[in-house]
Amino acid sequence: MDHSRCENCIVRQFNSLRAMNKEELKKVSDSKVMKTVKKGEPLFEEGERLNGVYCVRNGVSKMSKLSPNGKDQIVKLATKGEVMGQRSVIAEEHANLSAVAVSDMEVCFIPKESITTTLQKNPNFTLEVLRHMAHDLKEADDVIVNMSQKTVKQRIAEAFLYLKNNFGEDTDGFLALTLSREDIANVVGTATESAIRIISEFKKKGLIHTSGKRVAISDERKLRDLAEGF
Amino acid sequence: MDHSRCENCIVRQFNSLRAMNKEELKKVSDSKVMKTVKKGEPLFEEGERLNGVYCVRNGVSKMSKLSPNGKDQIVKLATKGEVMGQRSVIAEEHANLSAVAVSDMEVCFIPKESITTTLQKNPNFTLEVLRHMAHDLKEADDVIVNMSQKTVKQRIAEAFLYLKNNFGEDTDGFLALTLSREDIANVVGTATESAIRIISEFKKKGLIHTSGKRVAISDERKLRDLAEGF
DNA sequence: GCAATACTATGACAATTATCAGTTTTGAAA
DNA sequence: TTTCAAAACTGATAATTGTCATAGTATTGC
Repeated sequence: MDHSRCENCIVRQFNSLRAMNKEELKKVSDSKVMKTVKKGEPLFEEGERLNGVYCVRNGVSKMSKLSPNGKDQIVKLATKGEVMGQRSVIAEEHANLSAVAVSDMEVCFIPKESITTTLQKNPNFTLEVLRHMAHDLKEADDVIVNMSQKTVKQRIAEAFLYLKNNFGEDTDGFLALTLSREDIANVVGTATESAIRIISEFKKKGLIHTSGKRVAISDERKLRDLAEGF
Repeated sequence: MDHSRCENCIVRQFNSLRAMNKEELKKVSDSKVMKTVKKGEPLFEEGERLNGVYCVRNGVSKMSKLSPNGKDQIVKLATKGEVMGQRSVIAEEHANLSAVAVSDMEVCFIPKESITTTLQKNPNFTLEVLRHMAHDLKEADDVIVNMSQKTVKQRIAEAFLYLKNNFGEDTDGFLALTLSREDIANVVGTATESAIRIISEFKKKGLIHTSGKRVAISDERKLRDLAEGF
């Protein structure tokens, strides 16, 4: 089986491409371009005009926006199965966020034409994309509430739990996705030093342990309590 | 002309209902129920199962979520032309946010069936809803960045500018939408006392002036500079 | 292997923001 | 109009978070 064909791609099951019919999928598959992106390399930049979307086959990308104070706020981490750039293509706007790989990635670039024509012709596909976006919107609303109502300590605890739930742990029990301290700070919206300080505090309290920049959760229960505000 | 009919409702031009065809619109209009909601009254509560959406004809509603610390974070202000509850109906989930009127409102309740059947049949409508949701998602992402990277002072300055741009001013130059200090605090995600203190500071600096709980912008330029971080 | 460089870590201090405890003002109901 | 409860406001103080300076630790490229 040719795994480079969208028709056979497992990743498709996770995203809205599963609502495409055979011929639509064939067209997408014929027009797509597979790319590998190394950790640290950008996929696209805020303000750029996207002429397609990126379907993630492997690896993780941070999607962030530069705020006027010069700091990068990470709004979302996109992983296997997720489609990046969809929003901009649908709204016919320039990209609102930048996408940079935080681990080595394999992505498929899909030219926007195959997406937009399917959107106009296949209501099932459109509805599926809509459902996904409705879900993203709920998540974004929840992030707003967390950002504005929780302390930095709570947000960092939550971030570790999020990383465990979404990316799992390696064989040694460390979080499978390793982010730099700066990236962690940019996820929770705080200064890098503050993030480091709180991570050290978590270590002292036995909630986590670390090895280099890798982090492992030692006491998930306590971490969860802390995140909830107890 | 019967203005109680969706077909003739001006508000429809602002939202995705404009992509409905005549018969779909007729069905919606036949099944809808007009309601008036007094300031302070809820439209729906977080966690509730919605069996329809609310189309705003007049007035403004705050859409908020209770955070574990007991504070209400206002995520969005919905006004004339906006459709509330759409996200929950599309995702077939319970409401993620509560909606409470912040001024007297006139809304139309539209049972979800007329929405969902149109979503399945009319791709134009689905695409239109999708575009609106894409726009909402961008706005939500921007709010995340503001919330996590700007100071309370900046966020309050921005809130006043937002209120002026979106709801305008009355004949005396005061912001047409008057929010309580507590609501302002809940929009920017801070303690009520902090919000009041900063509002007082703005007054002393001549950026705004007030009369009771009403606020007027005196120096928009300076307020904008402040919001941008200068 | 070694220098250059980026990242992690910690201390000292300043700025911001929250909390608590009160007083004053406002506006709606009697 | 008076009365009363809610909302707005202020001060004092504590807690949180940011900034700057500096030192240690990995990592990379030569």
